[in-house]
Amino acid sequence: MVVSDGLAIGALAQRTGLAVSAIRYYEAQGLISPWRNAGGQRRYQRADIRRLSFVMIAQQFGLTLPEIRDVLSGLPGNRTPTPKDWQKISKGLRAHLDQRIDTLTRLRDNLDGCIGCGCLSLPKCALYNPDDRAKSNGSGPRYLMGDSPEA
Amino acid sequence: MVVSDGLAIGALAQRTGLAVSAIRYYEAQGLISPWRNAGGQRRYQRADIRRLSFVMIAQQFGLTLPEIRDVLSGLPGNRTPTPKDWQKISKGLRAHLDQRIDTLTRLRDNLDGCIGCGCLSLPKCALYNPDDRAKSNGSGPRYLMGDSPEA
DNA sequence: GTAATTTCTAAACCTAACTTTAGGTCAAGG
DNA sequence: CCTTGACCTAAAGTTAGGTTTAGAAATTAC
Repeated sequence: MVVSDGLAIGALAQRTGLAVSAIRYYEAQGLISPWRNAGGQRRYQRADIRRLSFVMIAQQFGLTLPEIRDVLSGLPGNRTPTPKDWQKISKGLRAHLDQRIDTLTRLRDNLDGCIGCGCLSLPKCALYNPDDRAKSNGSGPRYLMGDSPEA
Repeated sequence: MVVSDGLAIGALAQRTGLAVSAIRYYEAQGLISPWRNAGGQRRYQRADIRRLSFVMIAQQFGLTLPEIRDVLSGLPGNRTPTPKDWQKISKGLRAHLDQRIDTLTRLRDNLDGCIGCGCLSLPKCALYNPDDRAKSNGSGPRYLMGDSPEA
């Protein structure tokens, strides 16, 4: 009976290093779904430790919580995820990460030249329209390196 | 006389693609210092186009506005920055960027193995304690991959 | 059985980086 | 001159990702 009543939120917090408040917040964002015991307290599976670890890793990769929720939806709902399940959804992360690294590397390789070179031709500039900028929710496009759009 | 009265904020906004409100915000944060004309309106130098471009680039690299302000303080105050001046302060950016790329690359190279491998030994895990996490302002350390701190 | 923890909810608060709003002033064109 | 559009300030609002607070109920420890 004591064997598996599930973890209390405090125990899960200790195991993951997350704050209790953060775990409750993640639940509100649909990232994790504990059940409740007779007294109404949250109880978690041991697999949820790994689930939260995944959340933390994905955050480091720059994914937002809604994006992470979508990725996690690729896990089976009816059983405890296997290592294979985890590897499968990790592929998506890997692609995301590859893209970020590519973008940063491209920026780096052109940094010295582009900042000081006097190049004012936007379409030629390696810093023009990087991926990250495209999805920024600001208003309108952003141009870099100081020339007008049509130059 | 018409030659150089300086740019109005709207013109600078058009040249950089930034919102007028963002440019005023950057001024409040000490990133740019226009002068005022007789009527109290902001006027900018042409070199400020490049200055704001630099701000946008540095932001993409993950620097905060206070950090960017500090980097920009390396520019000469008494004259228009030369390409050499820009290249000099770009070196700092380059170091920052190198570090980010290294971290991401390290994470990527261990992702597949670490997510699914069943490794629960924290000190061995490549995802343990990445640089970014260390400076996060949350409360206390964060552990990854689901084991207790002392394991 | 009682005291100390832990957990519960809801709502308010926090930082970064901006935008929006409100009410008023400046500048340019006809 | 007068209108229109650009500009001004100050303050409040916004989003993401949480934390803090307050008061109450459950659980655990002795």
